[in-house]
Amino acid sequence: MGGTEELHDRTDDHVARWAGILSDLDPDIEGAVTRMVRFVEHIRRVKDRSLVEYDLHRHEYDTLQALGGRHGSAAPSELAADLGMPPNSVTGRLDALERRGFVRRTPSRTDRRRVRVELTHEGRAAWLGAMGGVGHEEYRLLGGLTEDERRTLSDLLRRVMVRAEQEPRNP
Amino acid sequence: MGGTEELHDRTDDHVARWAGILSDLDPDIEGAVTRMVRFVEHIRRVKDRSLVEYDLHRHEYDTLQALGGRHGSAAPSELAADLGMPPNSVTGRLDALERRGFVRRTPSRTDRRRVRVELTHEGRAAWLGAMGGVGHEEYRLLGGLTEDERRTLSDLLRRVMVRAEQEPRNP
DNA sequence: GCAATCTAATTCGGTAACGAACTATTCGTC
DNA sequence: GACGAATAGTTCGTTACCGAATTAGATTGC
Repeated sequence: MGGTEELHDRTDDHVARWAGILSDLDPDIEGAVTRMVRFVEHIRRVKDRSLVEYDLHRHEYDTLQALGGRHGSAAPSELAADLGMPPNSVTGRLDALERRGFVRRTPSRTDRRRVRVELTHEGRAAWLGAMGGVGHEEYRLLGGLTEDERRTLSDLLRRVMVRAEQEPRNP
Repeated sequence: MGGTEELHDRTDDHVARWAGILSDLDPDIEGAVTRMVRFVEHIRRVKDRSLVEYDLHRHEYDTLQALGGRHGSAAPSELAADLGMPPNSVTGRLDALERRGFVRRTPSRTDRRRVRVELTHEGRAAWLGAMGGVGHEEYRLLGGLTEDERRTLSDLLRRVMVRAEQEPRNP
């Protein structure tokens, strides 16, 4: 087994199949995009499976983590921004988390429109507990690359995302 | 402007913020994963915006494309596999597409459990029409890399996905 | 040749997400 | 200081999705 490992994943098949359907298809672009999509889906699936053990749904865990990322206290609109969803969707998530005793809503005294959302002790415990089981998969998958390769990957993706964040046209 | 371009994206801020919260956090792993997630979200958003012009929703377009990828004819269960969703969800999508006249369901004569789903002329036209407007964004974003860099990116991601597809444990 | 098992697609019930409209409060300005 | 605009959060109605159960037909075993 020399240095030339012949590697193959399901995306290679996908690209080959579509190359026969769409003639002008860049295999590296289609391959990279498809792999990223599938990577994200894979991570999501593994996370879901891991979370059942902690009696949490992904949307619950994500919400707790968004709160944890703000040191356990945030406004609903801040969570909406962090989670990339409309604020009314956050309302529903908070209702459920509040029912489970994981968060607490306290109205602001200075601005009576505002609400402060806080992690309860149980909420923080649930988050930290589940965090132990979740997130290993990213390390397992990227752990197959060397440190330099991971750096290269992250750098290339940064170059891509800088373009994405430029947003050429917004009507 | 020499060779050392200082590049920065929103994920750098994200990683910096979380590095202060979780001490054992590999910046390259967290950076790469976060960028992939955001890349996929970005592509999804741009696609949605582009599709309104063609009066299609993403799930409709994706379903038409799955059918197109099978040369316009497939079983519901095949579509379910290609789309990565349970078959009953496909039923709902096909109901809607059939109402719009984009697909046609014809029962198999040899096996009366089976149903053949086919793209109608209008369905194929809608798919091909929308495909023109969708998918540019991937090329715009990855077009900022050189050909070699795109190859490197795709190869690194393949190495990652080979690990994902090994699935160490499945109960 | 008939019962048991498997398979394909669907129906059903429930849930989370979204856009739009709504309520309550604060800000800005004349 | 009052009235219009802006802001924060929520409510409402609709939709897509999912797991579980269901229907109908094919296949296997004896």
